[in-house]
Amino acid sequence: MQKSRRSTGRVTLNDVALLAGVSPITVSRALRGERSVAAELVTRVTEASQRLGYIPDPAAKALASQTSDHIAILIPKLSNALFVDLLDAAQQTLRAAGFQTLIGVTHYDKGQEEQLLREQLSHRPAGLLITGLNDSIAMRTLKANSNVPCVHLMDLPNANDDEHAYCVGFKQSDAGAALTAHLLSKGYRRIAFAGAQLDERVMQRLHGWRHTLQKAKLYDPTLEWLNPASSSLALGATMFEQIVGQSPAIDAIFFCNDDLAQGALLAALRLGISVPKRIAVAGFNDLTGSDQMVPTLTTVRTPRTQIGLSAANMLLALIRKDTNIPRSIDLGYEVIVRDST
Amino acid sequence: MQKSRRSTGRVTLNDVALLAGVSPITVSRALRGERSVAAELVTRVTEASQRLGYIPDPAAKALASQTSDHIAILIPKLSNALFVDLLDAAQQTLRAAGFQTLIGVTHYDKGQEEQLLREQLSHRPAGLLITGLNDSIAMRTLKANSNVPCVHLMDLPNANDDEHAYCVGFKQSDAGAALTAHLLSKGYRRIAFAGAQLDERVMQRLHGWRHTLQKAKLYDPTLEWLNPASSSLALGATMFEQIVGQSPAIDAIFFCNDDLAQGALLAALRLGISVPKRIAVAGFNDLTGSDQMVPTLTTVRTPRTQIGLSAANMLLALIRKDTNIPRSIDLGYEVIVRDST
DNA sequence: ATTTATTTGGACAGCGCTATCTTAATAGAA
DNA sequence: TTCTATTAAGATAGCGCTGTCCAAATAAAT
Repeated sequence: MQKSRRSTGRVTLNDVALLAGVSPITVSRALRGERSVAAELVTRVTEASQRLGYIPDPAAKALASQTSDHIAILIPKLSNALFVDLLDAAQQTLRAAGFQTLIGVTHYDKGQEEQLLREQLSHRPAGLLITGLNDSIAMRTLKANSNVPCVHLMDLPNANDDEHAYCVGFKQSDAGAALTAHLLSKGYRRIAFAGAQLDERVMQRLHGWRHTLQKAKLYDPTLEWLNPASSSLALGATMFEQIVGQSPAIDAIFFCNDDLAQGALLAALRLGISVPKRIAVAGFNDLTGSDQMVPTLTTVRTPRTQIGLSAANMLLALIRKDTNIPRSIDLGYEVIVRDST
Repeated sequence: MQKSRRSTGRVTLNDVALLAGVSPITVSRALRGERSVAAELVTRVTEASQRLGYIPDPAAKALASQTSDHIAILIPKLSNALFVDLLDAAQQTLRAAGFQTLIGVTHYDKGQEEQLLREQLSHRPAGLLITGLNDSIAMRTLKANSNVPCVHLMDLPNANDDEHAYCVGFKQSDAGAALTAHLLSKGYRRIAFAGAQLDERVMQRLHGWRHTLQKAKLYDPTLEWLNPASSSLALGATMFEQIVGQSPAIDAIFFCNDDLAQGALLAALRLGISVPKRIAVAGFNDLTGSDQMVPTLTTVRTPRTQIGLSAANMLLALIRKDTNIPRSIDLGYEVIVRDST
């Protein structure tokens, strides 16, 4: 059998068309359901394609249609379980819909994020998932010019954010305020805020904490402990020791993330400082292990799996050009009161 | 200016060729360095391409060359920090070399793994990274037929594995044996093995533990505690309570993963069981937090970041068709003795 | 019965790049 | 000098699909 010069051995649309006795374009349409094709032909095509084990070539499809089946997801770090959960949920949903997920890790660096976006856009992704909402002008321009649907994760728009962005998340500042309110309700009066990483979301939580304390006339700038280093158990331990050592009057600490808080609880154990009797500790995100700590950790449960899932579905809707979908979805949060407060 | 009917507004090779005053194929060659091109032309082409902001189209390249710049990486779970570290290291290395990483999560399911591999291969990846070495016949056939370079992560080949596979990892059974030997050297005599997930690697560690105890004539089947559920802090706590409750004579427990061991240490705190006085606890992988536990956790440090990095580099070498690279790289392990034993 | 809309299949021409073949120019060998 | 090798550029023809236009057939409306 004569093969063309550069034959790749791959089963092509053409092979299916030959077997089904129709033209290649009909096969394409039948398989994609893109235009009405007679039911009988659809059957014939489907059977032929199955018999031959036909697998469409994504590269050819991408080249011809100017869009791929890739979806790029930009997240800040893989070392934070929060983002991994997001990624996992989104990835599963997208794969079920026939899309491939390309991950980009920005390392909280706006320059890298822009560079990644540029690279990803050259791949003509079918859609974008981006963690956070704090786009630079360059990012907005890139996105706008590309015309690729995009959903933002974790945050909801504030005054200075892009009003037209699609996003799925919750109000970080409200959650921060709610946890602070819980601490106040428990009678704590000198409540420190211990933050690391200091990304947009941490700053929002800080804002919620600050606002709540100000309303209660309990705000004091010396209660703010901010460290730009990455969040980790070890850093939580260090910060706890610092805070307890330098500000003995503090009776509660709101850590911006559970890993810090878990580290703090372990440090307290080592130092023989009783939690919550001597000092209360609260975290954020309800990461794995927080319910196992000694004492169990009060925290805010954030719906990250739900966010990944909803955002993926929202993106799929945008790709299908479904209108009538909300621009932003608030999935809320839940204060989980445990033994550490 | 007249544009072709389906113009996409994208800057193409052709545009660069026009500006540089050469043929498109020369631009292609100059930019890829694929064949010798006069130095002067290379300069002219490079300048033209930069002035126009030319970005090659991956889809067109993939279609024409039958290979993409995608590398597929298959890992069992994203909820295990071990695999995330692997992914992170590999992803960074590959991106620096101009490749995109496509992740596939197998959920420890051979069927899904095969399905994922099939999907990924249809994308003509430039290479494959696969966690584990325990390929089914179908997997081997798929890989062999595809002719896509492949490197396996974490394990080194055993007798019944594919001898020709490229792999980067360490001897799981040796590491299991080494940790067991440490426990023996500390004077523990009734050393339990607590395993979850029960994947290939856990079974190898189990094997190392068993072999070492048998040699010391201390093996007893009732010391084996195996649970197919996913590894987690909560499961570690449960298993610890079970083991301590049902086999009071046991004086040490080797948990197959640090998250189990961490959960066990926390359970011990809650129950008021002194570690290591009443019972010693050891883990595996040296995950984050193990050095922060109370007491700090004895474990085996595994070079997962190194594995991800080395495997990526090995794969890059295979893609470049570098010969003279070793088929398998043993990156070893290190027993980290801390206060829990 | 005639016109007009609607459906359905196919022909055609690319999408932007690279493999392959060919030709022109240069260098090396006889 | 003449005849090979070698190198460097270009011409050509796809890779496997889909967008777009056309034509034929059918249904609906006059």
